[in-house]
Amino acid sequence: MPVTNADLAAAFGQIADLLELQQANPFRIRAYRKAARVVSELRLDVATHLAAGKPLPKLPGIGKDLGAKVAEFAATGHIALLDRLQRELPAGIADLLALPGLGPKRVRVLYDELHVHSLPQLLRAARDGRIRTLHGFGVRTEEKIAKAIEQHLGQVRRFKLATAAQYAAAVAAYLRRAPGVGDVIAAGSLRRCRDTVGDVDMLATSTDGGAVCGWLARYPDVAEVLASGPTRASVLLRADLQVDLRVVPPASHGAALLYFTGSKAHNIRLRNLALERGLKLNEYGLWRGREQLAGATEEDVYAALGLPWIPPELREDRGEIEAAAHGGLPSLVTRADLRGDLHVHTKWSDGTATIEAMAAAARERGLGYIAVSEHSRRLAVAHGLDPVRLAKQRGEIESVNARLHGISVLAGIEVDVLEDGSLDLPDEVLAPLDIVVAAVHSQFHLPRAVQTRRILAALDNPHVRILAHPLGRLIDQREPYDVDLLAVVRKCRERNVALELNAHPERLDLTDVGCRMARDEGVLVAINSDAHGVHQFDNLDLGVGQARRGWLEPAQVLNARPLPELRRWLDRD
DNA sequence: GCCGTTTTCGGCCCGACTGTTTTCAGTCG
Repeated sequence: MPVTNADLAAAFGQIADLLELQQANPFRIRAYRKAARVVSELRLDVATHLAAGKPLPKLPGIGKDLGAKVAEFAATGHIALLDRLQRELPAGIADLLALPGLGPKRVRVLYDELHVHSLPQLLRAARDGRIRTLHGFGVRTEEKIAKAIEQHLGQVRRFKLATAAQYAAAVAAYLRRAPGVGDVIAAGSLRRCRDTVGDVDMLATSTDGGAVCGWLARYPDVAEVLASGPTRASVLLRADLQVDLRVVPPASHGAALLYFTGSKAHNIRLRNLALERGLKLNEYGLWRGREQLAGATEEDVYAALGLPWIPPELREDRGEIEAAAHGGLPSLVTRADLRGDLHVHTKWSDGTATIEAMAAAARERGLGYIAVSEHSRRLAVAHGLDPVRLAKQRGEIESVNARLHGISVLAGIEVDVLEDGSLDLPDEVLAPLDIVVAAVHSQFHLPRAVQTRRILAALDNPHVRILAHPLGRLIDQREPYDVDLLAVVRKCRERNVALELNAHPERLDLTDVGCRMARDEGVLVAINSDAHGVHQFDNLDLGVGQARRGWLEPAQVLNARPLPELRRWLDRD
């Protein structure tokens, strides 16, 4: 049974949950949570690394004790502490923590007093009216618990970034009409461009916060008002998306934006920096005693802490604070840097527009080239192209290039990687194309070693220049397939192949961590829309956000290169 | 359990809202 970083992170998370239920030292609990985060974002595969006899590198938040637990888990698949905690508390009790309003203290009371340790038991206790009898609980709490279990069984839902962004834009437009409101901006994970968003965090400036909070409560799409006070309010939209609003005076706008954008880990680091200087940072500003040193803008607050402004996409405590302190922040890629798009579909396979229409739409959006890369014959459901249709399409591409100015259409293909790692079209068909994009569209459940070998074999084909959506995930629908991404990235470097960041809202694949890995390993990333229609070039914005989360600069993005430079890269060997 | 240009002990981010308590604990972000 292979042990992955995700398994290790989950184990640390479970330890944190169970320690919390035992009311252990909160800082010890935090240490496990931080370790879980660090491990889950780690690029090297810990178990493989240790199995090869190499020492664990120095990792933030992982000292002697946790380092030993990492080794223990990698070697045995178990952590003695976790085993012991699981013996001491019933399985499943940690699930109760996921319910809104239930934390470790209350879960502990429910267990000690009512012997409740599962969601079904808790629901029965609520319906029987037993919860209201407990000290610290009441009828309201009992009702909320029953409702939460019935609605979702405690499951936390996350929304795709593009979906949440639409709701957020509508809420923001509504809030801008509130009486006495100044700025309105979406903060939180939406502003950090995370691929999924748990809830929408909205920040507004006003001198009358209560009025703005009340205005939100009357938003027509609100299903339930969860909380509302003079400075903050939370509502649940009918789509089941929670919106948290915070209102501050203009002099605190920057500090509040910083606080409400997060991430939590980034904020904690900043507050520690403030403490080291004898200052206090909160959502109202940076303070020395009662004197506000900064707060109106984010730049002011960072500057007062001795740092340049840090782009929101980087604020994950993944080294950005250290980089900022040493003048080493990346100059992140922007949408304006993109010169072309190397993965576009047309009516020839499953797209909705002609080659000419797609080219014209790309030109309108400031692009100088697109690569038409249809599916290959194997993907019959998408009208994949066989060699004959591919040759015919080539003729149409040439005529479009002759007619249209200011945009160049490259002849490409999104060729399927077959089960054995060979490609769906023969080399002599691929050779004359401008660009070959290889993609896995089948056999998602192969064992890790087999899947990895398959993809590495495809990358050995001399015509392949881009590996499309390298993880094969569909957000909310399909998990990424199990593959040794680091091995894939290193093969790409060896073969001078670029990795795609597919910017389709359901994919966003590579992930941010994958982009960072590509950057660290010196592999180019192509930010491609995978557009199937003329409006889908807008996907590129999503891709750029994710690329920025992965610290990518223009030099690391293949399609940030002007066409002549791109052609030189394509004409290697 | 981690960590150190106020180091190896004594710290560890900070404030708002809810429900229940009659002055505040628990939870959340």
